[in-house]
Amino acid sequence: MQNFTKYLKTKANIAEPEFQLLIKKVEFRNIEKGEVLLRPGEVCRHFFFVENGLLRSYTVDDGGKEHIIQFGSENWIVSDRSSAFFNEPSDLFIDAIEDTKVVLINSDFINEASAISSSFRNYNQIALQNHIRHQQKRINLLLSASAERRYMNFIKLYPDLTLRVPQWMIASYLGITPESLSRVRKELAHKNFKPN
Amino acid sequence: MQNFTKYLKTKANIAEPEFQLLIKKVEFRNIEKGEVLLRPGEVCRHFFFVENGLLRSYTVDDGGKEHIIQFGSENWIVSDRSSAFFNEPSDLFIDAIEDTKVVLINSDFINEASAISSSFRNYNQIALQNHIRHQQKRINLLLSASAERRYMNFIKLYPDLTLRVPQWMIASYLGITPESLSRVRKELAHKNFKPN
DNA sequence: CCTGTGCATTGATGTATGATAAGTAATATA
DNA sequence: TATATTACTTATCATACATCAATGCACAGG
Repeated sequence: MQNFTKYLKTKANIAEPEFQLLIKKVEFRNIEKGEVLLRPGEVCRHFFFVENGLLRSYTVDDGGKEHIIQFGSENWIVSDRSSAFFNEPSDLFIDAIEDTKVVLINSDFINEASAISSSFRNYNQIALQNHIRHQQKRINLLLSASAERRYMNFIKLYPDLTLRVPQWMIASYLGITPESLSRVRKELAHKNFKPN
Repeated sequence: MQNFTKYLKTKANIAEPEFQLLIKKVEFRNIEKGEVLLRPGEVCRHFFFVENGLLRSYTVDDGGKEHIIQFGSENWIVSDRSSAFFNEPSDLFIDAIEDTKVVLINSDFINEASAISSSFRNYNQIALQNHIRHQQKRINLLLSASAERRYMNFIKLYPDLTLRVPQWMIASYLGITPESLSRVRKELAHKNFKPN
C-alpha cells in the first residue's frame, strides 16, 4: 500500500495522526486480470485505488458494444462517483485489464476523512473539479474532433496507456471501431515518414 | 431576484441571517440578446444565475465552428467552473440567446458561503456531483448513440429548450449539422405517423 | 510441435453524416 | 408594403467511419 500511503499523505496532505485513523478503514486486494469489480444495476460502494496494474470502467449498449469511460493505472482512482454519491444503481462495469493490486476505499471513507481533516476536504474539492474539467475536455473533443485528432490527443495525454492497453480498447475509448483506429494509425505513420 | 432568493433559501437551504449576509454580495444585471459574458482567454470570474431568459456556453474550433457545451434557462447557473476554480483562462464563450436577467455571482462567493453555512457546503457538493453525473451521461451518449437517439434524448431531457432554442443550436449541442438534424426530424415525423 | 484463441491489419462495400448550394418560409427592418 | 435577414428544409454529392469477411500473427496450452 506504499503508493496509497504516499498519495494520502502528499496529494491529500493528511497528517500522521489522522492518517493512522484513516488507514485502518481501507482494505487491500489482489484482482486478477478480467475480474469484475462492479456491474450495472449494482450500487457502487467503493473507490478503487490502483496500487499497480490497470482497471477500466465501461458501459455496454443495447447492441452489446462496449464503450470505455475511464482507464485507471497506478495512483489513479476508479469508481462510479455518481452511483456511490447518490446511492443509485450504476450503469457501468469496472474490471481489471491486468492483474491489479487495489486499495478498497469504502464510499463513506470520503465523509469520515472530510470530517476529521480540512486538507482532505480541500483535496476532495480539487479532485471533483479536476474530474469536471477532464470530462469537459472530452465532451468538447467528441463534439469537434475527428477520429485522428482524438487519437493524437489520447497519445499525448496517456503515452503510457497507449502502450499497455490493447488497441481495440483505445478505439472503444475514442468512440470508433478497432478497424478505424488501425487505419488512422497507418495514415499517421505515413505522415510521419513524409512530413509536410 | 425572486428566483435566486428562492433558490438560495430552498435548494441551498440558506437560513435568514446568512442569507442577509450573502445577498449583498451578488449583483443584478440585464443582458441583451447576443451580449457576450465570457470569451476564450479570459478567466471566468462569475457564475451567472439565470433569473429569466436563456444563456449558452460554447467553444469555437479551428474551423470556426461552434460547439455548444451548455444551455441555461430559468434557475440554471452558467459558468466555466474549471476556469473559475483553477483561475485558468477559459476556452469558452458565454452569451445570451434571449434577453436575459442574470444574478452575477462572484466566483469567491462559493468560498464565503461555504465558510458560513454548512448547508451551502452540502448543496455545493451535490451540485458538483450532479455536474459530473450529467457530463458522464453525455459522454456515454456521444460514444454510443446515433444522431437520432441523441436528439430523442435531448427532447426528453429538455422539452422546454427544444421549443425555445433554434434548431441549429440544438444540432451544435448534439454534435451534428443543422442539415442532419433536419433529416433526423423528418424521419422521426414519418415514424410517428406510421409506427411499427 | 501443433492448434486454438485473441488481436491487429487489410480489402470490399455500405451507410450515416458532412459539405455545398439552392429554395422556401418566417421574421425583422426599412 | 417592400426588402433584408435569419432559420429551416431539400437535394446532390463527398467522405469519414462502420460493417463484414479474410488473413496474418503472436502466444498459451495441450
